Amino acid sequence: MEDKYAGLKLGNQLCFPLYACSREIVKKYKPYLDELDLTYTQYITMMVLWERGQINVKELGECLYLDSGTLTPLLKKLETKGWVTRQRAKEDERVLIVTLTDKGRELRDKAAVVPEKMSCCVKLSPDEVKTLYTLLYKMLGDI
Amino acid sequence: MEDKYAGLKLGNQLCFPLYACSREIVKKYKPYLDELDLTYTQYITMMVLWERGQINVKELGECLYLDSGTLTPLLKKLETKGWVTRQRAKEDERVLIVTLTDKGRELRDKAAVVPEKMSCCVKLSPDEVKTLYTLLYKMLGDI
DNA sequence: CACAATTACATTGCATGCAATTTGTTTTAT
DNA sequence: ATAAAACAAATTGCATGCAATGTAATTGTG
Repeated sequence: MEDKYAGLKLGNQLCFPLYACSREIVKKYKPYLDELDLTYTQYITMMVLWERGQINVKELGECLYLDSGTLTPLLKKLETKGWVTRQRAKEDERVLIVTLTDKGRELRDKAAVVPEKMSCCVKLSPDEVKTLYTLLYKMLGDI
Repeated sequence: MEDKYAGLKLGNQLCFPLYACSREIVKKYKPYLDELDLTYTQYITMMVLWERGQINVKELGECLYLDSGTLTPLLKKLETKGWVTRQRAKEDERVLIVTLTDKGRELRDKAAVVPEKMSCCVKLSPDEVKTLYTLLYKMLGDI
């Protein structure tokens, strides 16, 4: 006979390992990011800026799936550290443009070693990583 | 020529879609959990208790990958709502035993519909879900 | 037995995340 | 042109997460 509560088991829900994995991996980043004086969220924000140099808050939020409630205070911290500047767009004063500074660009060299060091932590084969990666992005796209 | 910063791209890091997916799915749960007056973290805590009826904080933390800094205040809230009780173990006063109440057990019936409703949100095929699930647990086990 | 080391939980402090609301700006519709 | 609607950030309030520290109970050791 069926267990009407089967779906309620932790081990039967996709969301739980996703949630747990995410936090465990972010935790693995910590020692490396501490050396750069970055939190994980600040790190992925800087990754976007290292790629694009400049971006407004709305677009940044779309890249990272984060809203201004999270980003505004975070960006102010990055500004305090001197890695980005924040200024309103002249064409549209509603828009805030975040720009990477030279000092922020320098940080990229120190950060370049982080992905290598992290790759050792994940014990999946390259094929498994690729599969996982593809499924996660498929999921993200549908959500 | 190789881009020495290739590893630093958001799109090349496994952690990012994991982090984003996790948050997006938890967000999907919110309307259903709001009806039960549960947050996501409270929900997975209750799932463990619905299965086991009773558990101490240390074991609960191992199940959920959470520590007492997160669980202590959360369990106090669940106690305030009348869904669990908290009492020290007689054999070892350091251990805090969390026990599901009758009222907490009743909540399970209302919660039973949540997994069904959520399964519609994920657009992956059953095979893909299984693959994803397996890879995530493999990763969690290695970490 | 005495006492140092462990252990389990609680507390504190900081950084998210996010919903809801507010503020200021721009666009749209009349 | 102007009021309403839409838009982009900022602000507020609440609930995590987690490292670091504190506290009380238990265990291990000489």
